[in-house]
Amino acid sequence: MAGAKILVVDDEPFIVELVKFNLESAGYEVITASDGHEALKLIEKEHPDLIILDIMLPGIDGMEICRALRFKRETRDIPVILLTAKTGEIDKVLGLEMGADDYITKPFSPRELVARVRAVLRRTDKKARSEELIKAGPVVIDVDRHEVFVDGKKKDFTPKEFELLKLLASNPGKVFSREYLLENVWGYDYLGDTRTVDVHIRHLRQKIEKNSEDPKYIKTVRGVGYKFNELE
Amino acid sequence: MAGAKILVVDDEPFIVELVKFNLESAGYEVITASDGHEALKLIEKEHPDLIILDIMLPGIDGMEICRALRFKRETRDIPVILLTAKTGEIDKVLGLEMGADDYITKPFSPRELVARVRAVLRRTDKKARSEELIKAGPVVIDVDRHEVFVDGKKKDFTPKEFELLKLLASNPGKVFSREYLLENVWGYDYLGDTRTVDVHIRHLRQKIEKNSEDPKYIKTVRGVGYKFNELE
DNA sequence: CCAAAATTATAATGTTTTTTGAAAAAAATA
DNA sequence: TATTTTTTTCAAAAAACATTATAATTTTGG
Repeated sequence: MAGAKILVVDDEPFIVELVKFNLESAGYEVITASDGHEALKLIEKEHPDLIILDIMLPGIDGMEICRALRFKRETRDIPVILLTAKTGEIDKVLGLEMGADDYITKPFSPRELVARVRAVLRRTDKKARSEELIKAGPVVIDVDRHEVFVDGKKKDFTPKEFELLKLLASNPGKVFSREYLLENVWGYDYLGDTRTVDVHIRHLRQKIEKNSEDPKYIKTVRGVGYKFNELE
Repeated sequence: MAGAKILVVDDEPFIVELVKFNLESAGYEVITASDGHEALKLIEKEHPDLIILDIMLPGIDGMEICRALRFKRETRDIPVILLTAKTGEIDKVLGLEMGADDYITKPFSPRELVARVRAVLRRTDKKARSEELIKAGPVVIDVDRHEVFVDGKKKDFTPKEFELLKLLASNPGKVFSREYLLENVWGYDYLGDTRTVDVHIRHLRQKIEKNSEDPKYIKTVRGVGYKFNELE
């Protein structure tokens, strides 16, 4: 995430300055706060993409802020990197319910800081991790995750159902013969009854169609086969 | 980093000699300076791999040098170990000079010195570093420390379990086939039964899931493989 | 409207895949 | 080397899924 907005919270002005300088050199936009209250106000107003938080702060301390962020919908997904002074504090940080995405122990080198910021942003940037999605009508298929959503709701499909639906939904409107479907979903060496396809089509209809008596999407083309219809 | 070039800066000739002797015995190349100006000149000319810096120096003092180094691109990544006389100075170093990578209080033993030099060089050696935390569901994996926390409590995992969990938790939601897992955890040359994966999955479930009969996180995707599920 | 053809429904049966328990083998450690 | 830990193998049991036979329904052309 190039040019991300980063909030740095520390009560030592020198640390804030140093972190700010290094992050800005690396191409990030930096805003700063020196205590917990100021930080919370800024988070609400500025919606930073990442927060670097000293664990020891006057007033509300870093871990409390971290925990507080997790309870609000708008702030829950903002990644946090904690600054810890002593090695002993790490276990505490890791051991408690860890809202933070990473930690850095002081003293640390600017290079390490920038590297970790980059890593956390890369990891949490959802847009960058594009996945292959097949969309047709009310159906969205996430191939990587092997998940199917119908009208935005996740539904379970058996392996054969999944493959069959994938094939149909990949080419909306195109008619597939039972033979073609058997060859491509079941395999060329399949020796079973062609009626098998019908049964699976029925299962798909039960999971996809609002009224499986009168299918809107998975249409029968009499004498030919089946197709996934896209509505006009 | 064998044979690294180390710059030692101190105004006391005895200390410089002591440090120089021990580091050279340990196989490092050592150059020296006795004040801030000389140090800065040498850094520019010699590009040392590490700087050992007395915090109290005539003229420009150690902390100022340290800070100055952080503001120049060419010197930003050179690790610095600070020498402090009084224990009271440590907090100052930790709090302010995050540019430093470590510190040693005088008086120090030669062994400690060499150990810390080695540690800092190892830590800052580019290839070896920059790991991150892997988080998924109730699991936090600290790769550097080879530790796993489940619901904030540290749990032990065997090597295979650790690698398998790491891979699954690194890509929450994504389904991995048994073959893929075998290739990436066991290695491409592994010739064992694919059921081996199942057994290890079982062990992971026993350590992660509250009820391993009904796993919430490590899900089976029938006919495909396994995935680490992120809950909504 | 009727009969033939095609499709769909249901349920029982058969198959594959996964889980599980236990023990053998291998590897690591003392 | 002895002991412990870890990994792997194997096979039975369970669970999930696929297939088939049969019956019911729908469609279509005459």
